[in-house]
Amino acid sequence: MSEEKLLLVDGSSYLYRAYHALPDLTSPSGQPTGAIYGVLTMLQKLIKEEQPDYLAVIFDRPEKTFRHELFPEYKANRQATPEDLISQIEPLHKAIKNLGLPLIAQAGVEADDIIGTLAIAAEKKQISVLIATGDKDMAQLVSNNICMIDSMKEARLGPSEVKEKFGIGPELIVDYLTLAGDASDNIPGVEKVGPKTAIKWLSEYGDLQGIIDHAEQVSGKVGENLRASLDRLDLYKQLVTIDCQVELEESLSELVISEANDHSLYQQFNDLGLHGLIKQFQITSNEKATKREVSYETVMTKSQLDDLIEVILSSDVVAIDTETTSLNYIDAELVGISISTKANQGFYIPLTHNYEDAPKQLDRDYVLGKLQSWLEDNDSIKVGHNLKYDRHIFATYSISLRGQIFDTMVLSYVYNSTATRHNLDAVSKRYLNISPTSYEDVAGKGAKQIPFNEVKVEEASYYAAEDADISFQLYEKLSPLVKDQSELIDLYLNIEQSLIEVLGDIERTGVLIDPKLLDKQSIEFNQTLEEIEKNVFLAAEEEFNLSSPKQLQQILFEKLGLPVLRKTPKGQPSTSESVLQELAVDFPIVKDVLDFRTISKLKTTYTDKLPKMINESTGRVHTSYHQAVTATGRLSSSDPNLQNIPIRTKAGRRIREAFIASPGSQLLAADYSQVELRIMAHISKDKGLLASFQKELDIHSATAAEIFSINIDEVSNDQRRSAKAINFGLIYGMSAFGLSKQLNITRHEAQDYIDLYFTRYPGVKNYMEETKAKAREKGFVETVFGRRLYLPDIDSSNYQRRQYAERSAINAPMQGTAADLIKKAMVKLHKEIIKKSLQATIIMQVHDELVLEVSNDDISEIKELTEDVMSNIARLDINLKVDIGVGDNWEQAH
DNA sequence: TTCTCGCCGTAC
DNA sequence: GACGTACGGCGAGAAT
Repeated sequence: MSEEKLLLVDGSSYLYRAYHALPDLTSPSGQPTGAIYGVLTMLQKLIKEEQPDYLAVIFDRPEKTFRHELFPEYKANRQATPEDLISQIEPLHKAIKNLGLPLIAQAGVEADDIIGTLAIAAEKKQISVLIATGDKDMAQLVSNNICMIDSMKEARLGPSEVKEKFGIGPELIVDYLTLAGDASDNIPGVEKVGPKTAIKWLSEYGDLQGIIDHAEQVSGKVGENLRASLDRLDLYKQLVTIDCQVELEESLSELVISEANDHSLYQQFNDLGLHGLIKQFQITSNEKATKREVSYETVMTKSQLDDLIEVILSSDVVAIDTETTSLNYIDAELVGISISTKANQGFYIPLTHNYEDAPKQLDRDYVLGKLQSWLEDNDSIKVGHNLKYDRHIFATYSISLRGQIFDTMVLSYVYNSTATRHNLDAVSKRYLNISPTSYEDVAGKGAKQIPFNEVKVEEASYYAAEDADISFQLYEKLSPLVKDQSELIDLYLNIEQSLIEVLGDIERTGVLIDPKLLDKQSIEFNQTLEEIEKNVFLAAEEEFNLSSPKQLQQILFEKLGLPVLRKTPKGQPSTSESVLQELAVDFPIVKDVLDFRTISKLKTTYTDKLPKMINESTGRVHTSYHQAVTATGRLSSSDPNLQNIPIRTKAGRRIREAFIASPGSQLLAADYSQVELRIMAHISKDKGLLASFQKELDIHSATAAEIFSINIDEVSNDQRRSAKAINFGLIYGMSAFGLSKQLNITRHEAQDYIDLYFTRYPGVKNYMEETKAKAREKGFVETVFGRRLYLPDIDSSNYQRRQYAERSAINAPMQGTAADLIKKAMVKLHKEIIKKSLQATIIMQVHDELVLEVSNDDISEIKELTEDVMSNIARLDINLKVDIGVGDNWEQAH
C-alpha cells in the first residue's frame, strides 16, 4: 500500500453531531455557534492525529437527489432542520474554506456518494482512505485500504472490525440494509425484519441473492413478509447502495490543505465570539492591516488647544494617553498628551520634547491648567489603556484623574482573562486587527533606546495619537461586548473600575523599608554562604558554581555517584528541593547544598534586591500591582514582587522585620482566615464543611476528626498534617499521586484518604463533578461574582491538557472568588478611610491579606473598621473570619 | 552585550 | 504522571 493517505470527512454527519452534543453557544450578536465550534474542533483534532496527505470535508446540499426520484418517500420522515442549525452552515463553510481545507458540497449529490466516489478513486491509486463519519451505512465502503473512523467513539473500523461490530463483513452491509431498512432515510426494508433476522438470514444463505433464491423456505410471518417484499428489494438495494461513480468537479490531486487565511478567520472567529478557536488554531493576525485612513493633529498653539478643548467638552467619550520619560510611574515626567474622541482621529499635544532644533511647544503647566477641570471632572467618561499609569503621571502634577473610567486593558481582562496578554498591542491586534506602531519603532530598543522626550515631535505625534485612537476604538468594540453580559459589566463597574484608583493610591504611597537592616542581613548571609561553600568544595574536592543546577548535577550525580531519584522534564537529573531533601538523609554534603540554596535565595532575591528598589525621591518602595495578568482574577505584583516575601522559615521571616512604618505610625496586617476553604464550603454547600466553619473549629483538625472517625480533641499532629495536605490539595484539584508525594505515603494510601474524605464530605465531591461538567458544557467556569475563566482545553484530546483544565475548573472559582472578595474589601476600605478622614493607607495586598500603615492615633478605629469591612463584604453561607495584628514591622503585625 | 529558556524557589 | 496562581534570580547558550 502507498504511504499516502486521504481523509474524507462527512461534514453533515459531524455537523448534526456537534449540534446535538454541544451547548447552545451564541456569539455576542446572537448567532448560534455551538455546532461551528464543535465541528471545527473535531476537524482540527482529526487532522492533527491523522496527518493526511489529501483531505476533503463533504456536505450534503438540500436539493433532491436521484434517490428521491426513485422513491418519493426517501428521507420523508426527516424533521425539518432546526433554524439554529441552518444558520450555522454558511459560517461553518466559510471557516472551513478559510482554514484552507477543501470543501465539497455539490447540488443534487449526496455526501455519501461523493465520499464513496472519492474513496474508490483513491483506492485505485493505492492511496489509503480514512472516512470520518458517524453514519454506519458507510461501512459498506470499508476494505483493506478504506477505513472508517467515528470521532466520538475513537474507534477505527477496518474489515475485521466491521465484521466484529455488525456480525457481517463490509461486502454484505448493502444487503443487510436492504433487508433491515434504514429508519433514518425512511427506507422500510422487509417488514418485521431488523438487524437480528437480517444477519441470521445472511449467514444462512450467504447474501441477498441467496435469500431471495430461498425465499420460499423461510417460515413464519417474517417469511411471508419477505416474499411480499421481493419485488421492492431491488429498489431498496439501489437506495442504500452508495453511488461511487458520481461526476465530481474536484479531482483527487486538488484535495490538499492550502494556507489558511488568518486575517479572515481571525475576523470571523472574533465576530462569532469563538475566541477559543483563535487560540486553538493559533491564528495570528499579525498581518499589517490595510493602511487606515487616519487624521492625527499635532497641537502646537494656544488656539489649537482651545479648539481641542472644545472638542473634548462636546464629546461623550474621550480617550486619553500620556507620553513620559520613564516606565517607572514615580520618576516619569510628562512629555506629551494625546486625545481621541472619534475612531481614526487623534490629537497629540507635545510638551517637553527636548532635542536639538526641537520645535517650540506649549508650556506644560499651561496645558495642564487648561485641562485640569476636565481631567478632574467626576462625570465625564474617560477611556484609556492602563489608566492607572496615566493617573500616576497626572498625580505627579497634582492633578487627580477622575470620572467614569473605562480602561480598555481591564475591559479586555474582564471580557476574557484567558487571553495571554492585555497590553495595547496585543488587545489591538486581537479585537481591532490593527498593529499599532510599537514603542521600539519610535524610541529604539536596547542600548539604543532614547527617552521619549528625545523622539522627534512628528514621529511621536503619530505614535501617541494612534495610541489614544486605538484605545478609543477598543472602547467602542469592547464595552458592548462586556455590557452584553450583565455579570461582566457588574464585575467591571462594581469591582475593577474602582480598584484602578485604589491600586494607584497603594502604589503611590509605597512601603517603607529599612535598608540598614537588610544590608546587615545580607552581610550575615554572605558569611554563611562562604562557609557552606568551603565545606562543599572540600567534600567535592573541587570548586564549582553552587548556584548552577547544571554544575551541581554534574558533581552530585556524576562525580560523587549519588542516586538519581528524579529527572527534570528535559531529562536532566533533578536537583530540586524535594530530591535533595531525600538525598540529604544519607549524604551530609547535600544538606549543605540545601542550606546554600535557601540562604542564597533570601539574599539575592530579597535582602540584596529590596534596598535597591527604594525610590530616591520618596524613600519608599513602590511596587506595581497588575490588574490584568492572572487567569483567575488575582492581582500580581512586580518590581519588586511584594507578594512573595518569605514567611515560612525563621530566617525568611526576618526579612519582614525590614518592612516598617514611618515614625508615629504602625503596620496593621489583616488576613482572611482559610478563605478558599470557606468559599469551597459556600459553593459546595457541603453540610459537614459548613458546620465546621459555623463552629469556627480548627478546620484541619475537624477534617482529620472526620476522616479518621475520632473526636476532634483526639487528633494527633500527624493526622492534622495529613488533613491539612488534603484540604490544600482539594483546592488545587489534587490527585492521589500528588498527595502521596506530599505526605510521603503510597499512592494507594493517599487514594484511601481521598475516598474517605469524599465519603465524609459528599457535597465537595459533588461540587468537583459539577464544576467540571459545567466547564465542559459552557466552556467556562465562574466565580460567585460572575468573573469567568474560559477553559478551551476541557475537551482536549490531550489527556494532560484536559486534566490541567479540569484542575483549573476546580480551583478557579475558589481562588477567583477569594480575589473578588478582597478586591471589594479594598475598594470599600479605601473609601471609608477617606470618608472618615482617618490617617491610614493601604500599602500592600497579598492575595488574602491587606497591610495598612496607620497613624498611632487611629489604630483602634482602623482595626475595627478593617475587620468590619473585610468580614462583611459579602453575605455567604460561611462567615469570613479576619485575623488582625498590629506592630512596628510586618513580622510583628502577624 | 543582550535576549531567551530551563531550573529552581518564594508567596498565597 | 507536578496539586492551582503568580514573579524573579541565576546560569547557559543563542542571537547580536
